[in-house]
Amino acid sequence: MASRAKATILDIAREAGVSKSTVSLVLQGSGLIRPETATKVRKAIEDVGYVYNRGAANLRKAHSNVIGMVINDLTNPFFAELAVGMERVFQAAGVVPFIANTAENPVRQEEVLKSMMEQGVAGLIVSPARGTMPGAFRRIEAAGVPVVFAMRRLPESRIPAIAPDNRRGACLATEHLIRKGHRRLAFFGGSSDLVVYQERLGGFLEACEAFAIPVVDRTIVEGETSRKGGMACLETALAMPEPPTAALCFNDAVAFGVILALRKRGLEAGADFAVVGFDDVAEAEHYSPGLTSVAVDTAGLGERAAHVMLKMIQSRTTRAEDHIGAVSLVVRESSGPDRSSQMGDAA
Amino acid sequence: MASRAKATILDIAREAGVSKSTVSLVLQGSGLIRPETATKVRKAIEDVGYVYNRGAANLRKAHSNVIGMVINDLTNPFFAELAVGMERVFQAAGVVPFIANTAENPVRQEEVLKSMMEQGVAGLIVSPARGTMPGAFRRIEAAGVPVVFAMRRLPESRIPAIAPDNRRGACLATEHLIRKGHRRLAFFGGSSDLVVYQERLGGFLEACEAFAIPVVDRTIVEGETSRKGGMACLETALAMPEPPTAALCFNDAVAFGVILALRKRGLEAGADFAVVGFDDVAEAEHYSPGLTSVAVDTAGLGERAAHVMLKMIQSRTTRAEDHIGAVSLVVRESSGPDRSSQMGDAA
DNA sequence: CTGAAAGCGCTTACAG
DNA sequence: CTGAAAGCGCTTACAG
Repeated sequence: MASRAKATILDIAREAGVSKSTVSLVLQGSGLIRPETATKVRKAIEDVGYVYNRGAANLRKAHSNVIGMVINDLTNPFFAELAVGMERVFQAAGVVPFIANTAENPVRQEEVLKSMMEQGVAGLIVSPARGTMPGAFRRIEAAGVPVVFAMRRLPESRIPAIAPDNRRGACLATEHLIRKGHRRLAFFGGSSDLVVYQERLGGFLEACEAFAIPVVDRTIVEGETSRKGGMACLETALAMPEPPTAALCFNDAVAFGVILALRKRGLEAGADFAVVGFDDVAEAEHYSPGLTSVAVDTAGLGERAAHVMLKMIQSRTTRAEDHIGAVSLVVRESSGPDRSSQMGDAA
Repeated sequence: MASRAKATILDIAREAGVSKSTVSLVLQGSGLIRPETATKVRKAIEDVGYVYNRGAANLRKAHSNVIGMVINDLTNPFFAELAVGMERVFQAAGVVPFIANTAENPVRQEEVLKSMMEQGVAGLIVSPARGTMPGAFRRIEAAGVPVVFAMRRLPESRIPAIAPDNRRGACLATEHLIRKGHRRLAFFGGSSDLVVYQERLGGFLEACEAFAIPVVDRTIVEGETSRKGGMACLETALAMPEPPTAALCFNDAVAFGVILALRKRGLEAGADFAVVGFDDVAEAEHYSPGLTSVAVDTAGLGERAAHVMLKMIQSRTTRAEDHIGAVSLVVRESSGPDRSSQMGDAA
């Protein structure tokens, strides 16, 4: 059936008794070819086991149909969801997204980016690794390849970013905690070198300000954005003389860690200490107790990012507007009322 | 700095005052070039903002450095771990893995595979989607591109597969349950169109046989391989006249579902019903209660698959041996002793 | 050590 | 509607 050596359009042409131009036209679905000829050519394509060589075509056409997705942590289900959203719209547009993982490593990211560029991607959607240098994308921009940031952005970059309304989400969550009676509040996890951190912490502080929570009653503990980081944050906070009674966590992973650390101490999230997460990953709903979290419509953001990218490619620009996605608070069992404050009121 | 139009080796040659052959040699790190010349060329490469065009190079060289990873469900953290393992060895070998997700859809898989082939991948590592037709990889094999299956395999395929020892894992887990005193056992989740299912179920039955568990006391409930599927399985089993007291689940996702469904009924995994999962994803350790599960060394399997692929490419073959990875049972709290049987003994 | 020339597989005007 | 010819950016013998 298929020959050992790779078949080319010339083999097809020979097989079908036409010129290679005709084969190329058929391949591109041109209407210029007589139907009978096209059928004959298509049969020949089958017979020789032809595989289209997109590299050769791109070389000639000078544009490609692959878009790179560069993600900082593929093991975080959050990013997998984002990827799924993007793939949905790319598929419809006939473009193929290739995903690569940087594992939160700027050096690896550099390599991955280089590879994608060499491969001739039409555009790049990236969630930059922590510690990415401000100039990391200059060459790519200079080459005229559109880039959009998803979920994360770089401090002073003009690259368009698609992200949830972090500040508002954090603000909503903090208000919720305050209305539940909590007066000593913590913000757990993350570090200030991430723009997202600054936004989320900003929302937390804004709500504290609005409800006149004194500065001494605001505890901020930086830490890894993982379960482990969350566990450490709780330990640190509980060792304080006047520990907080509730915490907004940088993300759900941190929140899960806090819940675990509470359990290890024989405490229960919701009853003994209120916990709120961020991102509302699928697991939040099924956790025990159910995790109150800020929903960010992850797949929707992925779709949006893909659309922006498609438009940039089409209009041959590297500029686009930022997009801030709506957020909402999903209240579950992990964020119960303050008990200690009732005692405090009584005293 | 960088020019608008894409720079080519000709631009570099002009800038550096050498021929384009010399530039090409420098690009390939050839030792034939005088150091001073190489330095001069490298400077020119910087100055013109050159991006290597791998497509053009591959066209000439007729081989590429990209390997495709085609995964059936990127949102399952299990596959992300597998991908991470593969990336580790590919990175060291200087090859770039591009990941694509088929979302368990054979049609989508067809498209993704076609795209990868057109892109000129050197090889393909795939975890085939459910319902993949036996002939789905014939064309790819015929084209001489090496394929290895990871985690899953196809019924009658000669494509090498890298997978854990499913049968042994299931057997170990079932023995564990029996030694804990359970005599009415269930196998939850999965469906018989997956080879993996047959292997895991086979191990379950083998252990039942070895310990002379009567056939009437073996409950097999097929179902989706997700939390939801697990919840449904438990409901089905508990509605039986003589319900099982323990279950081996097709994978951890199903097991998490079973634990949730138990909790909804006011029962606790471990104390009221024993649950064992399969895969030992990271979450298993942190779940409440901790999930007993069969550890399969996911990242290790990923590395192994990558190594096999590299060797196949190097030796220009599409054949290789299967690799069956060792497994072990990690016992946690979810698999407690049978209580009902003590009552039964007393009666 | 370096240069001139051919060719990888495709597309694209240009004739006919 | 179809064919002959040039060229995309690179690598690879082959001379020198």
